[in-house]
Amino acid sequence: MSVRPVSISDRNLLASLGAVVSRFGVEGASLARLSQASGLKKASLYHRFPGGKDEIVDAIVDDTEARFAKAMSSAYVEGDPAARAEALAAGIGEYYAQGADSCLIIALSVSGDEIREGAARCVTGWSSALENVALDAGLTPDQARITAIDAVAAIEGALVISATTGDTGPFERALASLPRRLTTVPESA
Amino acid sequence: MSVRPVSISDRNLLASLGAVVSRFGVEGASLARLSQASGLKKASLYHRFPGGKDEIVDAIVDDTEARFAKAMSSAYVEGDPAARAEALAAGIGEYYAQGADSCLIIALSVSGDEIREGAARCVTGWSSALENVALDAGLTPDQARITAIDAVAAIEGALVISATTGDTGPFERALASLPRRLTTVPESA
DNA sequence: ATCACTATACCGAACGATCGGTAAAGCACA
DNA sequence: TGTGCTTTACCGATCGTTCGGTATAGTGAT
Repeated sequence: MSVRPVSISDRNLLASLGAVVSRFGVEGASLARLSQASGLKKASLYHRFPGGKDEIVDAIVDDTEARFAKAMSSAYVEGDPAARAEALAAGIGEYYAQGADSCLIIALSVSGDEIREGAARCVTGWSSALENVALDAGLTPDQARITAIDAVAAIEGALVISATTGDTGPFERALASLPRRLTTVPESA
Repeated sequence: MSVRPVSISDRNLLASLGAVVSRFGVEGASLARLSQASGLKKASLYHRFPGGKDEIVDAIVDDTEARFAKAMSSAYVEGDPAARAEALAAGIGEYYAQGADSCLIIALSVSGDEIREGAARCVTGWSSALENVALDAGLTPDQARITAIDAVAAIEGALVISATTGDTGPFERALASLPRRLTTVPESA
């Protein structure tokens, strides 16, 4: 009967598993590491995810997409584009713990082709949210598309920097400049 | 007599090995994959690198640092900062094959802490080169430092995007905007 | 020029450890 | 006594690594 909603322990489970994959990559996230991080033995993980590691990774990607979509929901509401852009920046900052957390997209990008598709879905979904705000702010479709994907790139790059050197400055500045990026028309051709 | 003659085959060897690590990450770069990519059998790789996989990764990082430093050498010559910034952008574009190649720094960032230090060295070296040009262009030390690391972040993020979706647009735009970034004083506080 | 010896580069086969994955027994609670 | 979840124990495959051996190219003494 219990096709029931995702329990709180499932949510914590996915969070701890996702943290391992984000930090060490798909190939670096061994079942031993996943087991240790989650507190569940290896066979218990197979009870939760009968499809094995592939299903674990898929679940992490799906969960990440869902949580991120929720964090970006303010992109699709009615209202002032500038205020919505601020809300997006705040949501992104919270999602990545102000730059302290590793990014799953980056981890997935250092993997085989099939896994990269999940990363691509996350990127396009994210970019579409930003693009929608940029469109409402008066940018042309081309400008909005380019502005959105470049904003995503800037934040992803900042997360690479914080992951390598620990410097969260680029992340903070990328978020701070996000509202202006999304709401002002680029000057040059 | 010939203590360490770096032969041309050594250079090709490091290039092919580095490509595997950049694309699949340190943990994803198994000896089997490294062997297949280089054409050398596993035991032969141990002849070239007696220290095993760790030595291979170290050699790749060192080689990457050296080649990148060479590509960024125009940062430290005398001359017009704007022209030097253009040269830097051209060097970066060539280094990453206009965004088609994977970035070793990103691959190293999805690894254990010890390996991340190599990535951090690459980032700081790269940022220092850009910072030097920005200083010569008249930016204050703080402005130059921030501008340089943010420019590196923008390019790294663009490489994440191209690795995931295959879209090299962000990379091209990041390079195109690099000279203006490095040579114009930021407007806001 | 020949021979014994050394150094270099490569490879096949195997090592112990760990990988992802499976089966069956143990436990908690109905 | 079931039933859902966890655990111990185990499996074949692959991991990084090592060993033994082959082929070639010097090198020094004769």
